[in-house]
Amino acid sequence: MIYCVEDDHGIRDLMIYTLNASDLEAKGFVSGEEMYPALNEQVPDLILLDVMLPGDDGITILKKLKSDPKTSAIPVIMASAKGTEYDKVVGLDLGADDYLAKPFGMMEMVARVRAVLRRSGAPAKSEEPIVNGDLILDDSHHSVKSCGNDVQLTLKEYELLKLFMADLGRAFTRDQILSFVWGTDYMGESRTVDVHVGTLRNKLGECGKYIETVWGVGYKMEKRP
Amino acid sequence: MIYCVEDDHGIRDLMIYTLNASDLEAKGFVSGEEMYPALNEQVPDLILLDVMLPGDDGITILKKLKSDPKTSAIPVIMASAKGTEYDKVVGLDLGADDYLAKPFGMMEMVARVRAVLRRSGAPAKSEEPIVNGDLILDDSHHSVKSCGNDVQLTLKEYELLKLFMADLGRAFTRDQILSFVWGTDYMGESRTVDVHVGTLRNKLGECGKYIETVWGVGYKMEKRP
DNA sequence: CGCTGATTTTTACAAAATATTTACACGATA
DNA sequence: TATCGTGTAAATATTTTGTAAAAATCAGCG
Repeated sequence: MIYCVEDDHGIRDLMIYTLNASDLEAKGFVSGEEMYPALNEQVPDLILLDVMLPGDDGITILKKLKSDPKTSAIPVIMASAKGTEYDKVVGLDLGADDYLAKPFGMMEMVARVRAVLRRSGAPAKSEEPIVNGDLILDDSHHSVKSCGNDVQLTLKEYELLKLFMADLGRAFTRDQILSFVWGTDYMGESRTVDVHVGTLRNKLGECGKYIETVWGVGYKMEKRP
Repeated sequence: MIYCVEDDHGIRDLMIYTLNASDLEAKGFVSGEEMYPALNEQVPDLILLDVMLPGDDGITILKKLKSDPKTSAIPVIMASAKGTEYDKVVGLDLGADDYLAKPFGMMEMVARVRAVLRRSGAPAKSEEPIVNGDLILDDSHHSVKSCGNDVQLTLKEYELLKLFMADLGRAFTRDQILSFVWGTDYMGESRTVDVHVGTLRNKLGECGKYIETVWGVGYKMEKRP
């Protein structure tokens, strides 16, 4: 179980959704005050903590967690806006297990959560390659095989493919894709997605056809036998 | 079986993870008080002991271990922060079998654990040289051969290569590499990794090409026939 | 101690690779 | 057919990496 403290409703829901979709149970809280009682019910495996929060800020919450023996062992990942705020938090070295600079992509978040959980000895999951038809994505090797051939993908192409393959059959809108792969408050053209889908289809050759256009909506990858 | 007494959750888990990944069974404890009962259940082959601990400190624990005939033969490696604390502990000559200065890299830790186990006559395991294509790393000799030629590597270069060769095909991020080779709480530029990879590639000559750049992520060594 | 040579780390900048935007052609939909 | 969404090539911008060289740190030794 992962607790996620984040006051922005949209970001929080997206995080929870992504974690759940990644086979990680997660629960969201608006503030530290809202989370404290829940800690008595259940001790989570990890806490994702925003720094800017109403009430207790992230730093205060972290100190409280670390000072209570019941919660001091819980790994914490701190999230904060890029720039001085981020540097300050990292520089303070408060004993957090990792840091995320906002805006962060959902794929990066999941990767860091997994890394921290693995270090914490929690049963590692989803280290297996994902297979769909003639497509294989092996995340630990960061490699992709299409019809038996190794395919060289750039980072964005890779994360895009990982997103599709992690939730086969599901249709994603361009905005969702931007949120997942690029970051929640990425400010750019959504046509960028089209270009990347295009090159990805190209590089995947035959398997490129697995990525289908959902007209007026976005894209999805169909499940193959 | 190795017992590992370390109060920092992140460091302890990374140690346990690394030891397990190195074919060494390990169990973690937060304090001496937590470990004592376990000693009655099972006598470990080695104990990794942090000096700064809540409750009994490492020195006290070591004295207790050495004064009890049931545990006095267990080899002990002490870990402590660099600087005066480390020098003090080493200077006291408390009968520990080896010392680790924090922050230490995981590769160094495994090497010292193996060395102590070998000296104490425990059945050595995984002492075979690792071979990949024209590259041979013989850890027991601390030597590397590339295309038949002996290569002289510095310590960091050697440990970096060992990390890659111990898990062929696996892609490591710079942060992971820093954790494994430099130490969990190493606070330095991750570009350092690039420089070492560069010199390593150079020294390995033809085999330098085995180390591939995973763009936007880090590095990996591809498996060769 | 302070010197010396080896190793490690930082820095800076060029080169390489990737990401984004743009523009226009094409195809789907109603 | 008119309109709007999509595919894609090419231009531009940005990011990441390789590497040489400077700076710092370390280990051995008179």
